Amino acid sequence: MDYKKYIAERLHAEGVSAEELAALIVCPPDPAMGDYALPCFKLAKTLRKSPVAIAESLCADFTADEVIGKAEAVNGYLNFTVNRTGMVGDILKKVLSEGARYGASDMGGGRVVCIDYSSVNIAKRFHIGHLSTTVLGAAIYRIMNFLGYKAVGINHLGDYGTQFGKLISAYKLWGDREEVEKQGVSALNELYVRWHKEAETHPEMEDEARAYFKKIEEKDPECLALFDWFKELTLKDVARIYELLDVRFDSYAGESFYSDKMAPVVEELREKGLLKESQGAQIVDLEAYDMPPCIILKKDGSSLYATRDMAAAIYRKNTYDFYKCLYVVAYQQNLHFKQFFKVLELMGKPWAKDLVHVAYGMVSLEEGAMSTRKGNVVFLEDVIDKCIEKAYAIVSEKNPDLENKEEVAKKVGVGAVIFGALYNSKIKDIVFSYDKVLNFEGETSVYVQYTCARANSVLQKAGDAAGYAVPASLTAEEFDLARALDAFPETVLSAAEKYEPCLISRLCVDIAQKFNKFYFNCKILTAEREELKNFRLALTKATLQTLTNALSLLGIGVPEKM
RNA sequence: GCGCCGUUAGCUCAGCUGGAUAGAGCGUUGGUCUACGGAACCAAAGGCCAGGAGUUCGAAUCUCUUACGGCGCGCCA
Repeated sequence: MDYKKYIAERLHAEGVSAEELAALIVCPPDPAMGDYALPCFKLAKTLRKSPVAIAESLCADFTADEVIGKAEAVNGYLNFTVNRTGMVGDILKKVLSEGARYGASDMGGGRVVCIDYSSVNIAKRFHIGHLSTTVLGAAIYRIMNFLGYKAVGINHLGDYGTQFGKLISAYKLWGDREEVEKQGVSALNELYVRWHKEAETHPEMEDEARAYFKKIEEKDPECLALFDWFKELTLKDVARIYELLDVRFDSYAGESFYSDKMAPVVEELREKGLLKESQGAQIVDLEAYDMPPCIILKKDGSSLYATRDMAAAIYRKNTYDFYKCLYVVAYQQNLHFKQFFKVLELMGKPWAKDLVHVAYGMVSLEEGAMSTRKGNVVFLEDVIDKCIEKAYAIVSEKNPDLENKEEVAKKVGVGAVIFGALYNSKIKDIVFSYDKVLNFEGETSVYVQYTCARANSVLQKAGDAAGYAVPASLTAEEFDLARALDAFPETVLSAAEKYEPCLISRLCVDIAQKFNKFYFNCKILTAEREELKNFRLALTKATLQTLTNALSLLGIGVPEKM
C-alpha cells in the first residue's frame, strides 16, 4: 500500500489537497525519528501559521490507527511511525507472491521503445570504449521490457565510410586470406593500423582509399565481396562478446543500410525550404537556435552522418512507430544529436520530441585517450577473460568441491565487468584500470552475488518452510532490510525514467549490506521460536528474489553457490 | 572565443524534485565470532560539499560569477 497517500488522506489542512500533502512527505534521515515525515515549512505560507504551530495542530487532529501507530510534532516536522509489523507483512507478501515479476509493471502498454546501442564498427575489435553503450543499452532494454514496453534493440553498425576503402587498400597491399580468415578482426585491425602508419609518409594512399570506397558504393563485385567478408568476420567476432554479456539485438541495420534512403530526406528538406547552400555545401541553418549549421551534403554531393541519422530516424518511425527512440551514445556527440533532432523538428515531424540522446561519459586509459589507429587500446574480451580467470582462481580456492566452477566463474567474472560499468552515474568519465575491474571487494557485484549465495545456502538448509507470521516486534535489521526491498519497484521506475541503470546497482548493494547486517545479528535457522524462524526465512527468500530480479535487469546472473 | 558537462573524505563515488547531524566502498587504525558460508560484521580517524555572491524559514542541491578539468564547435563518424 501507499503509505504516503494513506497518511496524507488522514491529515486535515485547509486549502491543501491530499495529493499535495503526499508529495511533501519524505523519509526521515534517522529511523529513530519515525518512518515518514511531513516537513511543514512549505505550508506556512498558505496556512499563514508557523511551521511549528502547523505540525502541532496537525498532530493534535491526527488519530493513530492500526496502520499508523504514532504521530509526533518536532520542530516543524510531523513524524509518523507506522505499524511496522503490518508494513513488513505487506512487503513480504508482495515480493513472494510476485516472484520473478516483483518490480515489473505493465505501464508500458506494449508501446515500442527503440534503443540504438553498442553500434559496432566493422573491422574494429571490441574494446572497453564500447562497453558503456553496450551494457547501458542492454540494461535499458531489459528495464523497458520489464515495465511493459516493447524494446527494439538496434545495432547501428558502423559499416560505411572511407575507412573501408583504407582497409581494402591495406588488404590488397599486405593481406593474406588464410591469415585473415584465421585471425579474424585482429588481423583486420593490424592491417588498419599498418595502413595509417604507412599513409603518414605516403599521402597518395588516401586517394587510393577513397577510390576503393567509391567502388564499394558502386557495388564493384570484388570490393563488395571483400567488404561483406570483413563485415561477417566482425560480427562473428563480436557475437562471442554479446554471448558472454547476454546482449541481443532485434536489428543490425547500420549505416550502409541507409545509403539508399537519404535522397528522399534531402528532397524533403529542399521542398520545405530548409536547405541552403553555404561554401558549396548544403546545410540547414540553425543560427536561430544558437547552433552551428547542420551539414546535409558535402560540396561533392555526398552525404554525412547527420543525413544518415535522419534517414534512420524516419525509417524507424515508419517501421516501428516508436513511442521513444533512444540513442545510447557518448556525450562527445551532444551537439550532433541536438542538431539533427532540431532539423527533424523543423521538418515538421511531431515525433522529433521523442528522440532522446542517452549520453554517457568517456573512457580513457591511464596513459591517455584510446585510439584504434594508434593501437593503444584495451580489448574487452581480454578484460572479461582476466576477470573470469581471477574468479575461477578464487572459487577454486574457497570452494574446491564445487562441480560447476567454470559456470560460476563466468557469472562472477562477467558480472564484475558489467557491474563496474553500471555502478556510477553514466555521465561520469571513466579511467580504465585493471586494478579497478579486478577488484572484487566492497561495492561490487561479487559482494551482491556472495550475499545471494549465503541466502541460498540458508534456504536450502531450511528445506520447505511452513507459513510465516511477522512478529509484533521487529529488530531494526529486519525492518531496514524489508524497507530496502520495498524500494525496488520505484527504483526500477526511476531508472527507466532517467535512463540510469546505476540506480538499480546501487540498490543491490544497499540491499546486500542490509541483508548481511540482518544475517550477522539475527539468527535465522536457530531462531528461538519456530514462527520467528519462518518469518526470517521468508525475509531471506524475499531478499534473494529481489536481488535476482535486480541483477537480471543488469544482465548479471546469480550462482546458487560460489 | 562560444557552448555543453564535471568538481563532495587520502582515492573511487552516492546524496531522491531544496529539508533535521553530508553518506558508502577502498585505503589506514583497532575490534567482533566456537561460523545459518569470514568473499561477512562493528568501531575510530578523515569534509570550508572547488572559491565568491545571491534567492529563503532552510542550499551539496536553485541562480549568477570565478577557477580548474573533460568534450564539442562545416564538409570524419
